[in-house]
Amino acid sequence: MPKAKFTQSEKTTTAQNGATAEHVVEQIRSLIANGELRPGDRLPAERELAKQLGISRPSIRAGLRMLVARGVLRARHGSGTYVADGPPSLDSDQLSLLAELHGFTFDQMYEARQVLEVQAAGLAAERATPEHLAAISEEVAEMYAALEDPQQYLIHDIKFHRAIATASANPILATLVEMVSAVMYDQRRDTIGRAHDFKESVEMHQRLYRAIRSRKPDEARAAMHEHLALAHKAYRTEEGKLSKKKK
Amino acid sequence: MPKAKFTQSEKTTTAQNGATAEHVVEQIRSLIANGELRPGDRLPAERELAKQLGISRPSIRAGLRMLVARGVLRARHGSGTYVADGPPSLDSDQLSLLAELHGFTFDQMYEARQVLEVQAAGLAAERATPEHLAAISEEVAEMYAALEDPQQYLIHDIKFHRAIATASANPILATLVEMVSAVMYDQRRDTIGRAHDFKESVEMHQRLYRAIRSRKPDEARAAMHEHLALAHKAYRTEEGKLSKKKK
DNA sequence: GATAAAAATTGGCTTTACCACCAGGCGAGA
DNA sequence: TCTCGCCTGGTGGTAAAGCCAATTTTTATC
Repeated sequence: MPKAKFTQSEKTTTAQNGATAEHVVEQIRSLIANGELRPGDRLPAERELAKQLGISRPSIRAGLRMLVARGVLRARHGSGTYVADGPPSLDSDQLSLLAELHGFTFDQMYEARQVLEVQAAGLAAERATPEHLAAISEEVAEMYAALEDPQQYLIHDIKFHRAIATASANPILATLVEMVSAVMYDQRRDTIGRAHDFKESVEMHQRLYRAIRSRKPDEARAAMHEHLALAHKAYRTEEGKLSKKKK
Repeated sequence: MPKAKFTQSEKTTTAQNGATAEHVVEQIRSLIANGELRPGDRLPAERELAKQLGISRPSIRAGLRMLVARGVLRARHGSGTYVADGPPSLDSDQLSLLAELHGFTFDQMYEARQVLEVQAAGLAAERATPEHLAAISEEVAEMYAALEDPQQYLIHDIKFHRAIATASANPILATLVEMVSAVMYDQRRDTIGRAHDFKESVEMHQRLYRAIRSRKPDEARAAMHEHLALAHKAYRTEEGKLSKKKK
């Protein structure tokens, strides 16, 4: 039963400015903040919302599209519009565009990863649940299985790091790691080489996993730091070779 | 079952599915990536774009609105649509909605700030330019001036921390700090009390600034860590009083 | 009872039209 | 001649009506 509960704010505001679409955003936002809309819930249909709020459907669509772009909603053609439920910012394009705009460099990305993930690894070692550990372990196994497939290896590499961030039990950190790693993946996917010493890399991951499982935060931090430093260095030499070959 | 596909979405651009609006996003994105559109530039008019791309105007608008929501573009009524030029994510609502969605707690926020800002302070101490130092110093002065005005004090507190993040010379870190602090500010603005010992707080900021100016990364990190820990503790006691009073 | 076809629901796109805001030019008045 | 004010063209913002495509639900058929 659709609860006609959208407060129908009587657009007394006259809204002479450009706020009709923003109004929609605010409505949905407040519904979410009040807990009336929970992740996974389905919103009323657009035509329904338009009637309830007294706003035209295009404007409703404009507001919803903003929230979709921000990763708060998820529109499924033919089914309905839902509140995002999965991991925060599933698409994680958020930073990608800004990255292209401001020209983030790989050095900066690795530096940011050092800041975020070293601490995340430490927290994970303190607080990881058995489920978290299983998820991390599984990615290590997948990496072993993908030693000969750079594309697949990269995917599970990223997922491994995200699993650790999730295990830190701090969703904010997890979201930030997710964003940065998404940018990394986007930029890296197409240019991944073949000459990597995945063997050594996967063993470092293994060591990192063991440190977390053994609940040794210091070791986990050290292992993550070392791993990222090595990955960064590997990337730089690869990049050097590429640019040299270019000439 | 399809394995999780990261950001993928559509590089292939085939997709007769819901891709008309996405197509616009991709077009603009590539223009930005190719450097044909630089921050501050003005985009062609919507009607013009519609003709050029052979897409109806509402769809063009839908795509542009997505980019506006992501902070990449800025639309000015009556004038045109421009590429965002200012600091990354000027609005910084990005996380705010996710915060309300997933119920980020203050403890988590302070923890994330610890991770980000302690390291940012260290980097700032290594790389801050005279301009950066001036910006930081100015915010300290403003805080002294606003000792009696909690609202103003909070604003300059945030700006102080952002200035340090900017001085880290890593735009990614600066952006992340910006996001987290925006969430913090949104949640805090309305509930800021009066009983804070701003005097002690501002002196800690002063000390932190001096450490950065003197190029002492270790001291800067320590000062930032201590400052955030104290702020966190102060918040917790205040919160405790409030919830007790509530009963 | 199971399976396939059809109808209803819903988001996506187009067309057309009008409104509100901004900028620069043009003319009336000083 | 200079300045002020209005006005016109261009731009983003909103609205209405209609059709298409994907999904879900219902219904009919075997």
